[in-house]
Amino acid sequence: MQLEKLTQQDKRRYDDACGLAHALDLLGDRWSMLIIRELAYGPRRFSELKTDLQGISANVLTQRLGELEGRGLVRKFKLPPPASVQVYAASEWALEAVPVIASLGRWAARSPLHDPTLPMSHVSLLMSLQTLISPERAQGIDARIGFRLGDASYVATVREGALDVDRREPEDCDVTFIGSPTDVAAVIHGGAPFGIIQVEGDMDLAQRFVTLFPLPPKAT
Amino acid sequence: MQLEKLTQQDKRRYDDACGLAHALDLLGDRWSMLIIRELAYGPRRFSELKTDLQGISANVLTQRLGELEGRGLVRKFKLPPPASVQVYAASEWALEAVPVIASLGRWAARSPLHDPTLPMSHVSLLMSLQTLISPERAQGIDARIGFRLGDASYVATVREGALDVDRREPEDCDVTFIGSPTDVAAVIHGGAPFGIIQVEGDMDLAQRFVTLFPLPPKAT
DNA sequence: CCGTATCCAATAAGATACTG
DNA sequence: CAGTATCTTATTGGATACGG
Repeated sequence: MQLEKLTQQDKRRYDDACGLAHALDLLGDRWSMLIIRELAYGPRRFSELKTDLQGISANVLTQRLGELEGRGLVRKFKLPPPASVQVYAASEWALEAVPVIASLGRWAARSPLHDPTLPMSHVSLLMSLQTLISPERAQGIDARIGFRLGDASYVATVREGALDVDRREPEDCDVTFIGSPTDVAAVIHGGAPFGIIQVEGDMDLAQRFVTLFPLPPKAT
Repeated sequence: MQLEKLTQQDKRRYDDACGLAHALDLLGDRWSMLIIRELAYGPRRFSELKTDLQGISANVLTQRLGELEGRGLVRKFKLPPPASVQVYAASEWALEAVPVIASLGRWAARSPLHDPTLPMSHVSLLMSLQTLISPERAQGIDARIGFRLGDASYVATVREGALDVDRREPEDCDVTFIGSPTDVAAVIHGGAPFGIIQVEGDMDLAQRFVTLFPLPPKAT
């Protein structure tokens, strides 16, 4: 019966030497790419993943994590005591796929069908900033931007036209954005008024920061 | 019942403002990315697609083409008389996704699980050449390489370290590779002997050409 | 609470046969 | 050749129950 299962899995593979087909064998299943995205900035717990991947069910998440682990894309381990909780991390190799799937997201943002008002996870938000930052507009800026997005906090460092992201508490930040990822995205990407979120620190910098992420033009 | 169907379709979407989630709504269904890949070098007919996408069934291909058309990624039209055959083409916007999915393929080629001896389509072969060419090694080469791969023919132009690909008959080519896509791939990527395919023209160039596509190192 | 296992209903995918 | 129609199988998601 185990064998039977394996046979069925094989049947669902694309038997194709093409790299793309193999990529889809590795992470073409529903939710797989989104799971890797959620692991982009560090290890996560099962329940965090379940919460942030809105709509996934526990059994499917278990199954995907197991498959990804078997393919060398995810490692599962226990944090050392006293935390002693189980977490899932992306392998180094899997992390190299992150810029590629981020480009896919950038491409799709040009879709006329894209609805940017839907909820988004904190990882999506930070990744969208990394992906959409305009090197020209960010030229000459050297700043540390904090984010408090529910119980997830990040520090984004603008330097040399790019954005570095660390998942840690915002300390020594020039300005800090506080709110839900969806609301912060509305302010940064959607031009919503600052009133719907909280901003602490250098307001002038905040005003300038939100102009660094031009949305790519819609496709026809 | 139509309405019911639409509701169910919506249920299968990721309700997420993240660009990646939208990308997967657009072409995350099984076969969708491979269909776009097949359309990368020009319009194709239904039966060609069915043949080259080894393992897809007619009903699924019909359904995918319809969905992709509805999302603005594929156009369906009739060639002018006397051909008068129906063909499918990728939209301009969909073609912009091609380099991204090619990068996905490049990433996956590093997988320890990847089996490069499986059959591949002529489009995969040409795309792998475009994706894997080493600008350093190709530096200074200016050459026109022909391919006759079953009933599909291409001309690849090496210039300034990159490869341009046109789907047309090889005329005025410096050298032409003739054989199945899988065998030609074995020679170019797998180091197989030239004996398993046919090569016409400048053999020295052919020998040099096959060294321009180093496989990325395997991940651990 | 964290995560896994099991059962069920709804869909999507696959195989095959068939039609204009 | 270009698809449809139909039937079977697999995967998904939801609910729920179970072990640490």
